[in-house]
Amino acid sequence: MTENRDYRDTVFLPQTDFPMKAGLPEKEPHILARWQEADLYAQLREARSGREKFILHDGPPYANGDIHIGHALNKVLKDAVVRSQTLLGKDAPYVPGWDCHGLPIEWKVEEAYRKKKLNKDEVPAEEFRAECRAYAAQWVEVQKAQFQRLGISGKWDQPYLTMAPEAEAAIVAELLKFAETGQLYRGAKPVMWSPVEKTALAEAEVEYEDITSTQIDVTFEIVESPIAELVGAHAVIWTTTPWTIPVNQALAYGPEVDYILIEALDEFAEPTGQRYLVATELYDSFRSRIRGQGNPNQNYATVDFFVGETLAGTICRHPMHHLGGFYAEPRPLLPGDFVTTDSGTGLVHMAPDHGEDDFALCKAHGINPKFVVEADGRYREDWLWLPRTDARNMSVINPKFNAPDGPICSDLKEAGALLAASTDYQHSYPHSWRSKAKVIYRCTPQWFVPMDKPVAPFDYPVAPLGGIGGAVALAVSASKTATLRETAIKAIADTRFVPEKGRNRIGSMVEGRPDWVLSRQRAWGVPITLFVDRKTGEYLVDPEVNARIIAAVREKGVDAWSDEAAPALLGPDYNVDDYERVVDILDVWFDSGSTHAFVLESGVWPELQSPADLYLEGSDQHRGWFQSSLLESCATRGRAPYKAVLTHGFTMDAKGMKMSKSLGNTVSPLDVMRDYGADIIRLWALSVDYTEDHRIGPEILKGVADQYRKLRNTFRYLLGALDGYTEAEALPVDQMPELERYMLALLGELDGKMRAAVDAFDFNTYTRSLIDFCNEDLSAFFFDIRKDCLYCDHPADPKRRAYRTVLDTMFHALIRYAAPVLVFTSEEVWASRYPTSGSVHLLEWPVVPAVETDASRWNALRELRTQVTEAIEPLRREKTVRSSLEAEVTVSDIDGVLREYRDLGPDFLAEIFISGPVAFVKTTDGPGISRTEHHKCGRCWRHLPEVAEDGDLCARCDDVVTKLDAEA
RNA sequence: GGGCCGGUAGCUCAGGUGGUUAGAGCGUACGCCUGAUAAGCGUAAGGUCGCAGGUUCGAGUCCUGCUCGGCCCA
Repeated sequence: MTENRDYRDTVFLPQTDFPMKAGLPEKEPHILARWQEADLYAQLREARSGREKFILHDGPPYANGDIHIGHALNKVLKDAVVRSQTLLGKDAPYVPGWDCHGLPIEWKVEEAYRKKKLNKDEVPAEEFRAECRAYAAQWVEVQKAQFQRLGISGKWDQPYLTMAPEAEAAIVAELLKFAETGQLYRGAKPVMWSPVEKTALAEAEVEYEDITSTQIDVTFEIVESPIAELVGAHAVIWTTTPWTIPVNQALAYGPEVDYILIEALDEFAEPTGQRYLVATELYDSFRSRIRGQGNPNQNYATVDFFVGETLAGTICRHPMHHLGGFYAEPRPLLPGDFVTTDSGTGLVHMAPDHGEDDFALCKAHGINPKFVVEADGRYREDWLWLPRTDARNMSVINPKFNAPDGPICSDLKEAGALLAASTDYQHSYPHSWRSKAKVIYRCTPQWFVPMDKPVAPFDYPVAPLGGIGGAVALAVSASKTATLRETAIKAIADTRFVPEKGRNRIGSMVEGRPDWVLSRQRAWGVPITLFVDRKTGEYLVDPEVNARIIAAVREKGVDAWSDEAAPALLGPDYNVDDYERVVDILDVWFDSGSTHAFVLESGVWPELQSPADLYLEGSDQHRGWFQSSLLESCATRGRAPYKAVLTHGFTMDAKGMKMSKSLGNTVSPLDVMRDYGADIIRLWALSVDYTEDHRIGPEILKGVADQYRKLRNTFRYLLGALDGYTEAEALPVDQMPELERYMLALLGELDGKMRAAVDAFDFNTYTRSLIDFCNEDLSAFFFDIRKDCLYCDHPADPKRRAYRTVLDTMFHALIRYAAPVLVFTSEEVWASRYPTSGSVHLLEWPVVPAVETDASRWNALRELRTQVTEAIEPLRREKTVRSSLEAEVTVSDIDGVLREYRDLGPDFLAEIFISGPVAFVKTTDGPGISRTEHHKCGRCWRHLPEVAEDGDLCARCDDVVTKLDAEA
């Protein structure tokens, strides 16, 4: 051989068209279009028909606005669950849904009205609701497209909407089940109320502004007390809402607060007999207010001190007790934990009609609201003091009404009960977002679901439902009654929680929650379809009437509940004039709490079933959907609507801070898809620990993109290395070299991890295990070692065939593992190898051959390999050795264990080390390295003794090239 | 303010029932290869395990307080 031939042509390099660069933002939409064209979701249903089902029931997002990162995380997790269960061979249909009723949509529509100078109240309710419906429908379409772009697989052409008439009818049917089992009652509750708009307001509709109010100090004469010296003294209360004094029903003290009894002194420092009770800590500020009333020298003598709790049993009378009736009733002093010494007098006047603390404390002591202030903010006509008919009556939020010279203060002064009044108190006060007018707390009648009323589950007639919501759980033992709270707590115990801590979270909430307030004074929602007997106040329970109501709603939607329709709904047996038609709508949580009924049970989606295998939402839903669904189902079916509940944390910014538009630290999934692609968001969502709050940011996304590239290149290598591979080349496992058998064993180990991760919904471990395997076991170990074999051995060589057989097995396993995560890329990879064999997502969990290997031997061998590469490093640094193939290695083999590796094949260790020849020595030292004296084979670049000159062929290559030349 | 949850290398995460110098992958730096090449391989540096007390022979791991952050309430 006189000149060196270029052997590049005789080397089998990986060959593939699969590009290294992903270009996901451009590529993904095309892949998505192909799926939609082929209706992949329908194909999947067909393929899994008859299999064991796995039902993930979708919690409906609110149909308003573009999706945010929280939506993306939630839907990707759901998709990963559905896809991984599908991969296991189960039939896992996914019907996405939307929550469509409710305030935020009402607002948006109202806002549009205002821009057009229209008044909502002048628009017919039906028309207004139609606009809300259209608004929601439009956002459903937008979000649908965005979710699909994320690669979420589901029945997008038939989602469920809470505003669909069938859904509205089913929700009504569920409500009527509560009515029929006596699980509804009308009570009262203070709500934020705008007298200007004559409507209740939600917290979010209220804005706080600084205002200056009248502040007054009012005395209540103590008429009874276990403490004798208090009788005849006056308890002093302080308030900034004088208008609530006419509705006062009690006083509150702080059990832990210290009080002082003082006596006013006259100008000669003589006692006047006027004694007042205030909190010790607030005595100074109280006195300065009195002095500010033109009594700059007013002094007091201390009479005694009391701890709050000793005031129990003390009773006052109202300053206007002379009016008789309501005002002559006793005003007890009640213990209130909410009483502080921040301001006022440490004694708080209680008007259960107009404060939450007031309401709760009074209710606990059997004192009920009086509903004195009407919707327009004026006292009602029959009220004793300042009734509507009084010329001085006006809206209670009118500053003049509350002024020191206004009717209330004037009358109090006349009664000798006004110690001080001034118009200089600055504080923050709630105003209507819309009208900017002040709002008040006002008690209004509301509908409740009792948590602690014993009911006999299922022992009641059920309205004929005609298919919608008709599937009611079979009656179980009706002999034992249980409260809703008890049933719910039992259901929680019967449910699997992932992570486990969710059980405690929802459990403590259900244990402590108050009765469920169902009613809202709103327009866009499902009506509380009850007729209330005007005489008895009882709501009508008649299965036939209920059936008519349900049928009407199914036909016309929520508009079916109207005054015009009332006679027909009631039917001939009732006189419409005897009944009040309830006009409140349902809390939207009742809507979504009923989805299990109208989605899982209705038969509209026959592929679904109830209870669901899994509900999966953010941790805020412990108070939301998880709970409303639980309560709704427990009240009507006696069990939870789910077998398992999975909760995820919230996505924070890169620093762990909450995202907000005002901070400008939001990350939009739409932007990430545009810049990186949906597969990157998916890989991110499935890499983080979703059980806790987790982060996203530029650095994190860059890291995720790196991980993605590694996976992509692994597949690219597999595609290239498997170029031209067919079944005919496959070799049985028992004919494979030890390395191949070891790799198959590792794959089996990985397979076990992946299955366990799917069962635990632990996608973090799932993706990590996959990536680590690609990095450590494949790229840095197996692929690297077998590079020589792949490139240089003859295609028919059993070793090369074994290698490619294992690569093929690896490919088929890894592409399936990757499919639920990298939905687009896995399809791209699959299509690159199998352009005509359908979607990768139709495949099932890989069958991995069970192979036994000596794990401890391989662990020791890999440890030795690490030592060898470490030992080569210094020689590389000094440039003695460049490629590891130039390194000759001696390894210690005192006990002769390594010698058995020789049985594993010629040059076995050199192969594993990717080094030059390996020799055994009897020392206790680590591996020894020296530069080889052998020449470099011109084809495989290994340094071997038979190579006479650099560029000549080694024996193996000579053999291969000869064969190839002959075959050519 | 209350209930619940969390804070381990630059990033993402492991660290049964407390026990040798706290681990992995990625990234970074440096080097090798130039026949996976905007790829592949190797080596190295990086952590007072949020802070402070306490229990213990010994604590990332148990207790208390604090701090920061989160969800839900008020």
